[in-house]
Amino acid sequence: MRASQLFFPTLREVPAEAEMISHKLLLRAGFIRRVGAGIYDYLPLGYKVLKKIEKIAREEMDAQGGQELLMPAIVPAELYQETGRWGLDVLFRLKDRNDRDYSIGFTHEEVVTDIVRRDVRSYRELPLNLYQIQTKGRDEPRPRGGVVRGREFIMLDSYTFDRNWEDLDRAYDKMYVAFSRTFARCGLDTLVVEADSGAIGGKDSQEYMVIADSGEDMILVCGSCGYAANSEKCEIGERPIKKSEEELQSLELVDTPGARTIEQVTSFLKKSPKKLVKTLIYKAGDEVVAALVRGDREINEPKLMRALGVKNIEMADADTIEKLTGAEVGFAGPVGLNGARIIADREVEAMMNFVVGANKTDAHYINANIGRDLEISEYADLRVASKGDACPKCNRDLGVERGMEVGHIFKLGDIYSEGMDAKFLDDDGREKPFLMGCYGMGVSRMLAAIPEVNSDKDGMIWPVSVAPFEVVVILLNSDDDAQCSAAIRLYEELQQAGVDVLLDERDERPGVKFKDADLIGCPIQVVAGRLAGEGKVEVRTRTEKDKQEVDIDNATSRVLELRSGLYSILSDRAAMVSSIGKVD
RNA sequence: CGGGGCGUAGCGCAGCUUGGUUAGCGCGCCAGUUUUGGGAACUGGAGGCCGAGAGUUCAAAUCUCUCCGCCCCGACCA
Repeated sequence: MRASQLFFPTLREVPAEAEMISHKLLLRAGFIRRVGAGIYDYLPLGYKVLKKIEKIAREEMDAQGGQELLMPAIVPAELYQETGRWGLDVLFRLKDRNDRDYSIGFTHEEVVTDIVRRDVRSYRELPLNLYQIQTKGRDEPRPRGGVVRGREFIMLDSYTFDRNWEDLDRAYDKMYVAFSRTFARCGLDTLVVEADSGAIGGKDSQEYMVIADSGEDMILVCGSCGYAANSEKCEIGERPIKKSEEELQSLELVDTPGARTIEQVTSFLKKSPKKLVKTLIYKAGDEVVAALVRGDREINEPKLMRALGVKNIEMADADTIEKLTGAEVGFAGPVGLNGARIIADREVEAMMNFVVGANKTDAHYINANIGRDLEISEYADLRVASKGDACPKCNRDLGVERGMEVGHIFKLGDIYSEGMDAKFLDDDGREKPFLMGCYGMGVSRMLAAIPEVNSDKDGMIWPVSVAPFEVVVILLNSDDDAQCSAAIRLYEELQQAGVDVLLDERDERPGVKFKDADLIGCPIQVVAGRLAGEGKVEVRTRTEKDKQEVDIDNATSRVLELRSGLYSILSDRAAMVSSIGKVD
């Protein structure tokens, strides 16, 4: 490709819309443009990267027995209604001229399950692994980071169907390998973390995280045993309760006018939030629950649900709270609380002389103590794990990282197949629901994740496997015959050798070409400049700016050598991650 | 949905508090000349419904109201 023919509108200034590094660079380098909130054009360079990512993903999926298909982007309402997901508010809904309901597909469990239930009857047709790469639509409450969280995005979603759990485990492990290798080949270091399976439901679930400060997810990582989990999921190891040595002080009712939040109470009473106990009132079906966590902690609702043994909970409404506590919202506490099941985070057990709501508007108790002023019959792990908490595996301290989720794999089991009556006949003559797995990879998000962790002040630095071009040949002065013929010769030789190469022969000053080349981030740069008169060009990599002067005759082979070196680093990494196997 | 901010040329911004002639600056764009190893210099140009609507006023980019859009924080997030 010749740069004079290529549409890549680069910007010198940073558009005001961007906050994240990758977002700024993708805009500046002319890879993407915003069309609406969370909706983007992929311009030629960005689209090229996307296609390269997709190609790698397809190779790895196919290698593990996946079969690509393409399901509709528009999904009739009935399918989502079958599993009760039609009500989700992330759905983009639309109607046809006859007033029938549809939505833009946001994930395709129902659609693929429908395919399989219609045409797969026997265990002999299993296992089955179907995947697609498709544009999804989700009406995200808050799109951000450009293509990191868009309302329209490209995803690879794969679904496996098996006859039993052992086979599902095998299918899952294959997808684990396919995903790990895909990320490695795209030059992304990922950390696999235990995850909550969320609204989709299911059993095991892991996420592939790219560690980045700008990541949206909090991850807890154990430095000693390697356990890693999303904060939504992370369990907290049990440590012996250490009551402090302080003396019991007497319970006291104090006025705290208007102080409803932890912040207000702490600043009013001049006490650390660690001396407070938050009382959160939930409704679990007909039962009202008071969940207690230390003032500076956050409740983890999935954990609360598990501890209570229920499928669903919701924060109680103001009416319920007032009826229960006899006070306005913001003053609930466990002292003298009747009519609610009280459950506390384990950490609360060690607390003494703490502050709680008094179940009286504008009042709190100080110096409350368990046993004397209130009884707690149930303790459980209820809070969101944070830095310094005990690792659930080895009990050492957990550390915290931020991560960008680029992949998520689940063992769904029979949730969808049972719900949609998708069954096959097993060899024992019995009809059984398929055991399913689902696996999602954020392809368009990777377009951002890669430069998010690979850039410098001059621009992006693409891994050779997904770079918009593997090599850019910069012709500095197109009026100079020697430079011109050197550049064109190398461009043609590299093309002949199968290299994806860009020739920058634009009528621009050298500075512009250097800046654009760095911004776009092709891993190998060849410069045809002054030295062309002496039969030499410069060859250098995007990362190490030190140039090598090479005879024109040898330049192509030098570039090929560099290129294959870059590829072998990536394939070594891929080999490594696939041999490590599954983290459990 | 709650809190905050922003909408003025393709991009980045000033002007708005205190209304007043022709709405400005930098970058980019077009033409010409000179330049040519890290976003050139000079000269000359093109380009605006000041987000939309309503109101106040002799007069609105500027004041008031309504709406729309976008960004950030939070809530939410397969």
